[in-house]
Amino acid sequence: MTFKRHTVTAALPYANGPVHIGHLAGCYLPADIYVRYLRLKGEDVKFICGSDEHGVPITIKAKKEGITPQQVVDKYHKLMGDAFKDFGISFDIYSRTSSKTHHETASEFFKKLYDKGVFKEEVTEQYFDEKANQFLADRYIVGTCPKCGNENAYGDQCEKCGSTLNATDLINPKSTLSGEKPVLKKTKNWFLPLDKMQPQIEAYIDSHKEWKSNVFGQCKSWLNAGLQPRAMTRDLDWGVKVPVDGADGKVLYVWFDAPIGYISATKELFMQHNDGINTLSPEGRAGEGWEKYWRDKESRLVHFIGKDNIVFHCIIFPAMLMAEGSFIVPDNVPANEFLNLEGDKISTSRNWAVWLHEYLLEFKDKQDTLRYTLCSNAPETKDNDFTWKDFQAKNNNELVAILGNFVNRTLVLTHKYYNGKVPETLEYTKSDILLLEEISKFPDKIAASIEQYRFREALSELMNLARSGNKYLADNEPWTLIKTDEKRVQTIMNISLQIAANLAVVMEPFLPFTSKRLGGMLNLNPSLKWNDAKRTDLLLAGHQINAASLLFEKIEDEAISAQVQKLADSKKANEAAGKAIEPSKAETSFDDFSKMDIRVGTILEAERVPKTDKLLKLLIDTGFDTRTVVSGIAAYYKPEDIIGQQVSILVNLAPRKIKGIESKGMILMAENSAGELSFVSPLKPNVNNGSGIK
RNA sequence: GGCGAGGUAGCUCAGAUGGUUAGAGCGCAGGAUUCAUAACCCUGAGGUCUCGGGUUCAACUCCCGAUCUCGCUACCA
Repeated sequence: MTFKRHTVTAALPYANGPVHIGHLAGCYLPADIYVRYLRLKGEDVKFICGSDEHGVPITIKAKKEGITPQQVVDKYHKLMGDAFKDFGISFDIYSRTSSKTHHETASEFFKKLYDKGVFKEEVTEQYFDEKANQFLADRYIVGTCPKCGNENAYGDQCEKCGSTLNATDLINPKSTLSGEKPVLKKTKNWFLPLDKMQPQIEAYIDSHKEWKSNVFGQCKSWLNAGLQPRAMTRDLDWGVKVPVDGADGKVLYVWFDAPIGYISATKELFMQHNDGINTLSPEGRAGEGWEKYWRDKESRLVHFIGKDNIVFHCIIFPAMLMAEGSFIVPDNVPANEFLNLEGDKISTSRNWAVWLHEYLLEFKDKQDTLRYTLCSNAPETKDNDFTWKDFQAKNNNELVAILGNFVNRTLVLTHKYYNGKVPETLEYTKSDILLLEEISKFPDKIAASIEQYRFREALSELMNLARSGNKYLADNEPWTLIKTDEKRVQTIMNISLQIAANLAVVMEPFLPFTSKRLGGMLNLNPSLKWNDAKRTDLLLAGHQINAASLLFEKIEDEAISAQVQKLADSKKANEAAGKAIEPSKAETSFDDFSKMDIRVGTILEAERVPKTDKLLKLLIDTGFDTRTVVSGIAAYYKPEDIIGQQVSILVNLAPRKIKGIESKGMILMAENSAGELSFVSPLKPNVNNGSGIK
């Protein structure tokens, strides 16, 4: 390790929902293990996090619940902060992007780039709500999804069919603010010219071939596609105000302001530590406070994130930092993949999750069991699955049976034979010496894995240490020897106790609660460092240990089936919700209906549109002409199967070019609850092409 | 469709620069044992390394193609 200090961040969680096991396994737990390890090594490290509280979804949630955005973020900021604390995620500071410091910091950052002339100003057309007198973010617009017909699709995405949309794609767009039809209006925004910065960014990424393959590959993928300028401001009133003239009603893009949150949080940390001495001014106390963690080349910046954040942390944020000029850039971004739950994607909206705050109500004081399970099964190289059965097995067969059991039998025997006093070592056998050598290698072995972000490997090495202990006891059978060779037993128990002591030290990053308890039982010096665990004399002869209690308890089948049942209920509720028939649309007039000219037509030709997954190019005989229609039905119909098929077609829809093909009209489709499409056709054979549908 | 990451024992995963009988943990079977939360310890069974081709004396490891999973991205009037 050649760096003087470490700035470690964990992704700022978005303040619109509680924290679940996926967050923990993918980001916060590995980050915490890493940081706790560094601290034990005596390294200078700051662990930074906070709530990400801006952006459109929060304003929508607030509106839905009839409260202010501030009330939304206050609620979740507390909930998330408490959950992290409860699980021992040892942030040096857990801040929030609605703080004053953050607004100032983000604002200054933007201003500096603005003054340097980094941004490209661009005027674009965005939907505007004339009644509410404001621009509408994509999320604020609902309309009919052009793909699946869902009437409540958002401007950026249809949640029913999952397709990503542009607000301008929606049929019958409506503002969620006023219910009015929005109009297109020009607006100015500031873009970060990532295209121009590409060579610089490319060089940066290429200098980090040591990054995890998923991270590096994803970055290269973006670079190969060519970076595009990206708007760093939005027309919205919730967020950090854009600090330049002519930017009223605009805020910083949430992805511009969020990563700066790492910097602001570090500032706040030092404001606290320095008893209010303001270290904000770069000139004033340069190098004294927060700045050395962000500006000194000998500081190592590491971002722990989930894979959804790769582009922001590896490309956009570094680009921002480079453009600003006075900051270091991330040295590594160990992103994890995703954790699934019982075979399905974790979903907040579908309540398919294990929430941290609920877990602790049902598994009181079992933080370390979850930490252990999630770490040993972390999605480090690919998506992974969390199952309750696995959780139970890992607790009962590994934590209880191997680790807890070893410690318990050692302590019980020590109390039984020596009233809790550490016995002397008298004479080492050959195998004792080999074992002691083996034990002293564990800290370096585990450290090597942690430093490569291979936490599951590190954890399994930790368990191997406990296994060595169990084997040592089984091989030497002190409970038998006590009858014939008491002196030998002294040495055996001493060595076993040393193993327990070493375990207490090296387990700390992974199982901090258990480490503390074990340390207490052993009456261990709490200031022991990581490297002390290389020694095998942490407990001196005559040292008095305290009463033993079980480190872990078994989890019974009932507790597990209760959790499985809870998820099954959740699934049932979702299915019921999925089957619910959508309520009728607002009343319309006969005149409006009559404007639509829907006819019966027959498909004459059908072929896949090249380089698309969903599109078929159809030639339709409408009775009065023959026309081409492009339709997104390739997933449901094979071209050769639908030649001659009669369909309903909206013939007077304005033509539109799709993938370079002029599409005239729209085929009407019925959609079932699974989102599958089906033609709507006449049932009697004597309906001619061109017949009107009324 | 393009790009990226994956597909290795029942399950979860390791397997530098290609080289004797492909590894670990859990689960399973058998044995041994009783200090310990019927735990620990020992032994064992289990894999045509997704499928085809190719390069090579030799490929899980390199090349080409197919296929499945996940993600990013295009497309849906």
